[in-house]
Amino acid sequence: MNNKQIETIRHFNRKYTQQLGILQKNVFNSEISWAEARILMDVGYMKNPTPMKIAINLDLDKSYVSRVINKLNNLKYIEKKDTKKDKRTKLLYLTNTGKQVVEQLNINSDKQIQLIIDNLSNEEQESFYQSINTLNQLLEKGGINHVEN
Amino acid sequence: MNNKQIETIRHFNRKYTQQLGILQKNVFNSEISWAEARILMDVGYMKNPTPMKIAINLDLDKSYVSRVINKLNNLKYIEKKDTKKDKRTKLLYLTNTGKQVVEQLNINSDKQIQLIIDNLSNEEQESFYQSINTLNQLLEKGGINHVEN
DNA sequence: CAAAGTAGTGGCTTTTGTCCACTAATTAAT
DNA sequence: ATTAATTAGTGGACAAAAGCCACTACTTTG
Repeated sequence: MNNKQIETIRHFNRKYTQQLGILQKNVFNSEISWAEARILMDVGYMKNPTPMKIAINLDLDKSYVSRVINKLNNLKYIEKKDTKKDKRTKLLYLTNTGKQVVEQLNINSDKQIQLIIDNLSNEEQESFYQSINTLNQLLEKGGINHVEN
Repeated sequence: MNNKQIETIRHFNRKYTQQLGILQKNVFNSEISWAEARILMDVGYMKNPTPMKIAINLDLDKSYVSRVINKLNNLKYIEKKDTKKDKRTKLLYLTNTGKQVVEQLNINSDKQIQLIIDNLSNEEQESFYQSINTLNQLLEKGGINHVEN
């Protein structure tokens, strides 16, 4: 991999995060902010989510995560349950309301994605998807910061 | 483009921003924060950068950008020059120091990219690059929020 | 069992940004 | 051409997002 190629990747990173940043502002609702939405969605996606695992996964401070989780808990979006194995940790669950909110966030997110690809032809859309798919697989292998079970 | 495909893209967005978020924390130096670095780099990348264009490009409030630019100006990273055409706007330039800082930020950024692709084989790296390259081109066409000259 | 480490929490601070009002300059409308 | 409406940049005040540190309760290691 030469410098020119690295530079292309850097360019993509800049451009794509910028675009996502703009889109994400339209994703979350008035109840919760983007960071809070990210954490909520992570509770939905993770296998056995605990505050600590989420903090590591999203690279956020654990005290910040703790506060956000309390807020989400007050909103009745998630529940905290003590574990028997380790009395320090708490397992997190989405409530039914929480699941609905996550679902809505995903719908909003998908709409924003559509905004980008709607400008592309069918062939280009397919090409877009294939590239993303490839990157997903490569990230799965090469990516950093895997948080397991 | 079906739902399954959209979902794959959403998954990528989540995963990739997460990875980038982690990496970016290792990019900026002690003098300036990440948001400040973003603005500084934008001054370097844009054609005829003005505070307003940067605010639009990064989707930031203009008063915030104004303050950051003043800080970067105090650090002697950038210069503000009045334009003759429109006396309201100020054109921004990197100083030599500023160019060095941007260069260093890019180097740091590249190192972080290397961290990801180092885990991949040569073929996979090539594949990674090709996908990124395709996405760059498609974003150029389909993307939103183009800020021109 | 003592020592070292870990999960979660709260107080406090910094970073990041928003909102508003204002000035000076530019552009549009009459 | 003069007035009216917009626009770029700035500063004050404030709010939201996130980080740092110290602490408690619990667990793991030796």
